[in-house]
Amino acid sequence: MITDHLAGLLEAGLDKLRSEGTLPAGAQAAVELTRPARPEHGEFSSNLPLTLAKGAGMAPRALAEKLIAALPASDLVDRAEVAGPGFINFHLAAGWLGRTITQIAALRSAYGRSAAKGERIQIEFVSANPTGPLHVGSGRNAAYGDALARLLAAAGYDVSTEYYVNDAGKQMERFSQSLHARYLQALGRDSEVPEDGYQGKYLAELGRELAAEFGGSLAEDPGRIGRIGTERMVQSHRRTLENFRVHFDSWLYESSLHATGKVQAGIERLNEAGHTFEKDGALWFRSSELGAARDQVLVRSDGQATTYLAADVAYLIDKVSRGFDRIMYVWGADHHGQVAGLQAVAGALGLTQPVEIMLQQLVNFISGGEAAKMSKRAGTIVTIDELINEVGVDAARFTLVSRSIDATIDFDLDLVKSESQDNPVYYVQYQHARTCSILRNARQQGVVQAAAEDADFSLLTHEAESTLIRKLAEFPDLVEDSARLRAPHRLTHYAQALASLFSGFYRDCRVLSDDAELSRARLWLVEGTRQVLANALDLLGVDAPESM
RNA sequence: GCCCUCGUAGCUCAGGGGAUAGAGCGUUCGCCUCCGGAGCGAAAGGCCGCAGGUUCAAAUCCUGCCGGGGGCACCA
Repeated sequence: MITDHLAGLLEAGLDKLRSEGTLPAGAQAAVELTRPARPEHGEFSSNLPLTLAKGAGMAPRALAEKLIAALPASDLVDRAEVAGPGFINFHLAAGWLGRTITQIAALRSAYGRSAAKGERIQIEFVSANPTGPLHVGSGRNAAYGDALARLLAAAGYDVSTEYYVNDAGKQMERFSQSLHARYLQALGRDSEVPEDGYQGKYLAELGRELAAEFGGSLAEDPGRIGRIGTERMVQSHRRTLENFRVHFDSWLYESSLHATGKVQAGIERLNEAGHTFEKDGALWFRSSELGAARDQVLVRSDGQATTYLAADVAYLIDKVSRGFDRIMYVWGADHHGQVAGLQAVAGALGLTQPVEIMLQQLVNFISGGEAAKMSKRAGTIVTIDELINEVGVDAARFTLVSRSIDATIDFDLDLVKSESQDNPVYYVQYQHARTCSILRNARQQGVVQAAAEDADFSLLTHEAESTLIRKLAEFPDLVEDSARLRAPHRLTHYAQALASLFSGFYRDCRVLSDDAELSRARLWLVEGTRQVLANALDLLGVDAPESM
C-alpha cells in the first residue's frame, strides 16, 4: 500500500541521517505517518514526534527539512515539503493512482483483506435467552457482532461465531410455567401465568400452537412443554437471525454443559486450584482475589443448583478446549457486573488465551417521545422481525452498526420508519447502483475495456479523481484499523464518504466521452469505486444492488 | 457509596495526542438541455459539560466536579 511505501521512504531518510551523524544514534523514534488526510493538507502527510526532535537536538521543523533532503528518490512521490511544525506533506506522483486502481482490479473482492494472521478467534454474540422474541437490543448485538466477525475475518483472522443458548436455570423455569399456563388456557382450562412469568402475547400463540398440535397430552408435563417451547423459540431466533443475514457457525446449549458433567468438572477444577471455599452452605468462588469486587456463588446453599457462573466456567473451559487463541464475547452493558467475574475465572484457570469482552451500550426504546422500558416479561418490545418488516434489513443493520458500541442508542421506531427513506444506506447503495449503471452503459455502447494495466491513469488529473482514488487507497488500512479497534461503525462512515466523493467525481468528470483513452481510465476508476463500495457494504452485511 | 459508559452544530452522531473540529438530518439561498436528482453547490449554525493537570501540541491522555444511561443477587 501507499502508506507502507511512504513509511519506507521515511525510514530510509532517517537511516541516512543516522549514518551521516546528523541524527544521534540514540534517537530511536520513527516518523509517524498520519492518515491520507484532508485535501487541503496535501496528498499524504506525516508528522515527527518531538521525542525524535529532542533526541536529534534540533527543532521538529528543522529536522523535517533535513529529513526531506535525505529522502531517497521515488517514482511515487513528486515532492515533499514541510507543512506545520513537524509535518511533512507528500505530493504523490501520477504513478500511484494507477497502482491503486490496478490493485483493486486485480484483487477484486479481496481488496482490503489481509493475509492470514494464523490466529483463531471465537466470537460469541446475541446469546439471548430463548424466552421470547429477539428485540432491537439483540438486533444491535447481532448487527455489531456479525459485522465485527466479518471484519476480523477480512483482517486475516480465522473467525468462528457462536450463539450460546441459556436454556437452564430459573428464567427457564418461569418460561416453562408461563407457557404451561398458556397451553392450559388454550385447552380451555383455568390457569394463570405466574406474576413473575412472561406475559407476552407470543407465549399465548405458542400455547395455542402446542394445544393444536399435541391436544391435551402435555397437560401434566410442564417440563416437556418447556423443552419443546425452548426449542421452538431457538428455531425462531435462528430464522430471524438468518433473515437478518446473521449466521452462526455453532449453537451451544447451556443444558448440554450440565448434561455432560462439564459444569461439575469445572467446579472441581476451581476446587483443586484452591479458588473456592464454603460459606453458609454454599460453594463460593474466591474471585475477589482475582480482581473482582467480590466473591461469587458457584453452588447454591441447597447444595444442588449451580449458578450461571458455574456454567460460565464450564463454557469457558469448553471454548478453550476447542483450540481458539482468543475468546471474544459481545455483551449488553447490563451485564457489566459479570465482566470482572469472568476475567477472574480466566485467571483462575490460568488461561494464556486473551478473553475479550465487548460491552455494548443499550438501546433505549422511545415511544411517543417518551422513554419506555423494553421488557420481555411485560411484553413491551420491538422485535427484530418488526424492524425488518418496517425498514428492511439493510437500513436496520446500517443504522444499528453505525454508532460506536460505547454510545447508547435512543431508538424510536416511528422516527426510524419516517426517516427510513433518508437513511444514509440508500445514498451509499444509490452511488453503487450508479457505478453499475455507468459500467452497463459502457458495455451497451460497445466500449471495450482493456486490462487495467494498459490504461493510462496519468490522465486522471482532476482534483475529484485524485481525492476519490486517495479514499480508495485508504480502504485496506481502514479495514485493519477497524478490526483492531473492534469498531465496524467506522466502515459506515467510510462508505458514506466514499459515496459522496464518487458523486463529486460523477459531477465533475464525464466518464463516457469521445476521448477513448480517458474514458477507459475513468471506467477503471468507476469499477474500482464499485468494488470498494461493495466490499465495504459486504463487511456490514448490507446489499450492494446493481439497480434500485 | 463503588464500577462502567456517554456529554462535540438546533437534532442524531463521527473524530485512538497534531494542521482551519467534521458528516447526515433540519434551516436559508441557488441548480433538473448532459453517463441514474434517492442528487449537487453555497450559507448560517461550536466556551468540544465545567475546572485543574501532563505535553512543544489536548475534543482526544490523567484527576476532580456536574449531568444522562447502565451495573453492583445463592436470576441469566
